[in-house]
Amino acid sequence: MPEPTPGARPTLEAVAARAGVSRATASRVVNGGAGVRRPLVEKVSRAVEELGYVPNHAARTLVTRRNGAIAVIIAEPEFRVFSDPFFEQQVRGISRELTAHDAQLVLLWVEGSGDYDRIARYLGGGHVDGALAFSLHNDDGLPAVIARAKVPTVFGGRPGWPGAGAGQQVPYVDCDNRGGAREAVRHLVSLGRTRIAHIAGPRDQTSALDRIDGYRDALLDAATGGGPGLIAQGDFTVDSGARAMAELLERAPDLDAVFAANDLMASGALRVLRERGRRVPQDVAVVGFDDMTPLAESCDPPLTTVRQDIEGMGRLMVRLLMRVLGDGTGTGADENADEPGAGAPGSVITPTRLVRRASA
Amino acid sequence: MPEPTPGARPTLEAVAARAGVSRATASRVVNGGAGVRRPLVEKVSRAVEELGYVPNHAARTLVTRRNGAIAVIIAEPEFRVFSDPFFEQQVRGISRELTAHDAQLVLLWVEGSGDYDRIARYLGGGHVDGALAFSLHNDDGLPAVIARAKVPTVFGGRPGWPGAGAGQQVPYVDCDNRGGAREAVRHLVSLGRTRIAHIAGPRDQTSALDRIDGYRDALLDAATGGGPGLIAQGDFTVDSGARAMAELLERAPDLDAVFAANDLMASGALRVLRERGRRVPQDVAVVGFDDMTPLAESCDPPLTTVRQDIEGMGRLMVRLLMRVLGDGTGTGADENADEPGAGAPGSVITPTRLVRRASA
DNA sequence: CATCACGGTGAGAGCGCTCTCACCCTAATC
DNA sequence: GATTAGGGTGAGAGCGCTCTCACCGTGATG
Repeated sequence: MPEPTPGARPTLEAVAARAGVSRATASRVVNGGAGVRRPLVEKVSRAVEELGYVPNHAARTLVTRRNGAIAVIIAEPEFRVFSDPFFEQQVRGISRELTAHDAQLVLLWVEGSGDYDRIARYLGGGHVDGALAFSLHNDDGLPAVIARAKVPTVFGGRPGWPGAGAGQQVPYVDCDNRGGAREAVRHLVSLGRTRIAHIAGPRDQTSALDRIDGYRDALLDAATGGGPGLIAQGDFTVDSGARAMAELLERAPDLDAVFAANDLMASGALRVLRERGRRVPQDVAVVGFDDMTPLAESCDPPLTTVRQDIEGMGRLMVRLLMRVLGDGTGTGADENADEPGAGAPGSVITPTRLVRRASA
Repeated sequence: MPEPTPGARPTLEAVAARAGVSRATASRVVNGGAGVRRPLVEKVSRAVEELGYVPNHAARTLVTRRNGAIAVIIAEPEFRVFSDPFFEQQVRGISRELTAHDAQLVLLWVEGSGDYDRIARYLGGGHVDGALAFSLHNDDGLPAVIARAKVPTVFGGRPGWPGAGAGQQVPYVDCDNRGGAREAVRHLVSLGRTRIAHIAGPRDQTSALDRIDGYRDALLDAATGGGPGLIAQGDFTVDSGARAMAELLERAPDLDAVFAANDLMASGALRVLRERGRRVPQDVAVVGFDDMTPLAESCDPPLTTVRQDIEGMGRLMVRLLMRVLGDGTGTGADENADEPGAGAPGSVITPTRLVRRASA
């Protein structure tokens, strides 16, 4: 058991002394050992081992200006967030990928606009190399705070606040909300449905808006009477889905299909349909979005839905950020990049996939 | 708009120069300004403002040996954890208290023993001042890894691994599991119940063991026939509670009360009792543990349970850690400390409270 | 008037590391 | 044998900050 020096942790100096080399050479070995002859590499390695040397992070950061930490900004507008399986999966993906890049995850939990100052100070303080944030609500002031801090940031979900796509290009990772919605509705069309309604998500979230667009795309393609479609407003919760479904049945008793902007609302819709004696999918076909697996599978009937790879999106957020930071960790293999040639790291749109179950 | 110097961030040197003072004085002002005369304080403050100066964290850490960050180690033996409302609440409490102490939360997500090395390296690398961990399973190797890193650590939940209480005193925060269980069972006794069964949690978790002890305590007190009690094994999941309940009904058809070691299992038990035609609480009274509010309230009938202040425990973990770290932030006010006199920061046991609803 | 005490200030050392640059040694070339 | 090339190594500067300590001026004291 090579007990380290009593008390203080050994410095690179100590390692160098023990190995009989200069601090510079010891440093080289510790950082990979490029350009150092074998015997010296081994001597230094042994000294490191024996002394139990661990590099001082602060000293290293001071000179390299890199601290190997990434902030994950979690705003909690509603009270869910953490227990939301969506976030859990995304954070898991982020955590895994960050680990692969040897970077740490600093969690910035924002509970309200009162925290903005603290966040801005922290981000501006150079504690982290970059940040990951989620574009939740467009009317939120947080994006502005983040932008002002001038820390390289990648967003989860397409940001929708004023001037986003226009002036400053904000890299983000999102799934193909519009395409996924289009596919969902096309599927309903292919089933011969002609009165297809939509339960939309909150209007201040781009994902909800994009899904509405996809719904409209498909309706136009199908030339199913056209018109603005039949849309009821929800807010991504089960109850709102139920309410919206009830409203739709009121407005259009003859509807034969519903595309809900997420699985939670779809499950609420299913409940109402069941209560009103409509058979799914015979009378009304239902498609959701997200494929929250345990939920979608346990619906009655199991929910046909649009799957997005949430954990993968988390990982992509990290990769994108690392690219922005000029990290050369070429993971090669997968090339999901949006812009193949461009040097400036653009955003990434991940594909979605329709998962057919019993509801449509 | 006082635009900061182009490119690089201003250093203390720059602030000092602009304010016409020495670096030392500028530093004093930045750190609270004790012992600096008013006019100078103002001059420096203005310079800070104008230059948009933000202290370089790495440089500061390098000399002070404090980095204002705490690791929160989350091991994920099962696949839940994050979406577990228990953890969410505890992490929320931790986050809030950490913010109050101006400390950052570094999330260390452990997915398996393969991560131990990484964790050890990180903890040993002095990136954080301290750590918070949760004692999940006693057979887990993680506690040993943490102990070896010699980073001040506070545990959530009484650690139960070999040599814990004995050799090294590990500070922890836990609720009064035994007392709470005792109170729950006493309540059942006071209701005139004589055949009281227990659905226990996993045997490798101290909380489960302590609750069993509390159950036995109360039975002994009541001298209700004595004996080892009627215990069925569960694992804190709803299904296990249901299975345990079925088993209990088999073994003791005449039981008239059940104390489940958590609310999840209690809800499973309620389901089985309902299925078997036993009325709650008339035929069988049921008490749970945790008071997971939405769940306990929405049970049928609403669950009588033992409440613990989970978020508060998270905050206490941070306070305890700060005390270990010698942080002088005397929040005064509340004095939940276990050991009033002792200088060595002991552990904290938070009180529990029986919440009466309809099930008992 | 000389001395002391003391709060306020600045000079300078160093925290532990990386990185540039000069140096040295060996081997190839003229 | 003298020269050049080039890889390996060490000396030393410096990242931005804190903190000790010496110093200076002021007001109280002998």
